[in-house]
Amino acid sequence: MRGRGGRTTAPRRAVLDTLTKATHLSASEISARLTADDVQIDPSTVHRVLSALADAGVVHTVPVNGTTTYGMADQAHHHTVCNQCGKVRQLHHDLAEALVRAVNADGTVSVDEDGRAGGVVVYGRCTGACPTPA
Amino acid sequence: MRGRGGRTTAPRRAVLDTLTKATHLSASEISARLTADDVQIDPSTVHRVLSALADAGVVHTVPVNGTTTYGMADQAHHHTVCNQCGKVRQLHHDLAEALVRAVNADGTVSVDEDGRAGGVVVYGRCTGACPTPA
DNA sequence: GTTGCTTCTGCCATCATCTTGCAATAAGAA
DNA sequence: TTCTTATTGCAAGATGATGGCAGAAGCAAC
Repeated sequence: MRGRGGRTTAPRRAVLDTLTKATHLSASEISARLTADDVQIDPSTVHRVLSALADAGVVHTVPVNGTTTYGMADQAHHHTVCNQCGKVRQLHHDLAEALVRAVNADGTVSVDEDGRAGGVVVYGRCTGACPTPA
Repeated sequence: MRGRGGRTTAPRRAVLDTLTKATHLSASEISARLTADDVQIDPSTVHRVLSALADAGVVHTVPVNGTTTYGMADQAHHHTVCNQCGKVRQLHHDLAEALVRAVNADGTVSVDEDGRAGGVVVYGRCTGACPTPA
C-alpha cells in the first residue's frame, strides 16, 4: 500500500486508515478523528504525513475555501466542491476527462493526473440543504 | 460600476482599480500593489472589500495553493491554475461550459456562474518554466 | 537477535492568511 | 447642512501550515 521508499510508521498507517474510511478530509479533520479514536498524533505530523503522501502520489489534494482537503489517489481525480459547506464529491464524467485532454493539448498548462493536485474541480453549491455548514 | 447598494469609497475604488489593471491577485498582493502606489489601505479593509465585492458578484474567487485569488467577474469564470507558481489563467473552452451544464443537470451541485466562486478550475502545472515561483 | 544508520515523530516557535470587535470617519439621503 | 449608518482603521486573535531540533523508531545489514 505504501511501497515507495517511505517507512511504515504508526502515524502514517493511522492517517491512511482515516482517509480510507472517509475520504476528502482536511488536515484538522483528520487530526480530530485520530484523537477521537484515541490515537495521539501531533498536528504538525499529520501535515507532514499528508504532504509526504501527496508527494508520493498516494493521496491527492483538493482546495476548499481556504484549506486543503485530502483524498485517496486511487479514486477519481475530478471533484465538485460546495463553497458553502465544503463538501467534496467525486466527479465521474467523460467531459472532465475531455476537458483535461483539451487543456493538455492547449499547451500552456499540463494536467498530470498522477500529480498531487492535478485535476478538474467544479465549484458550486449543494442543491438543497448543505449537510454540515462546516 | 458598483451600483449594488454599497457605498463608493476610496478603498473600494482602489481595490477595483488594482484588480482591473491586473486580474487574479491575492489579497496580500493587492495590498502590496496599493502600498506601492502610495495608497494606504489596511489589509483587513482589503479583505473586507474583496469579500463584499465577491458577495456582490463583482469579483470572483479562485483558490490557489492555500490562498484565495480574486479576479473581475466580467471575465471568464473558468480557469487553469499552476500548482507550482500559482499562475491563474482564464480558460475559454466550450468543454468547460458543457461540464458545468452536465454538473447542473446532475442535480447534487449547482454551479451558479454569477456566484462568488462558481466555475471550473483545472489544476495542473505550467508547461516549461513557471513565470515566478510565487 | 543485535547493531547502526537514517528517517520520522513530537514539541516548540514562527509565519501567513484571514477574521472580529470597537471607536472614529465619511458616504449618501433627507 | 444635518443625520443616519455603512465603512474604515487599528489592534487582537483565530486558524492553517511550516521549519528547527532532539529523541525515538523503522529497516537493513550483520
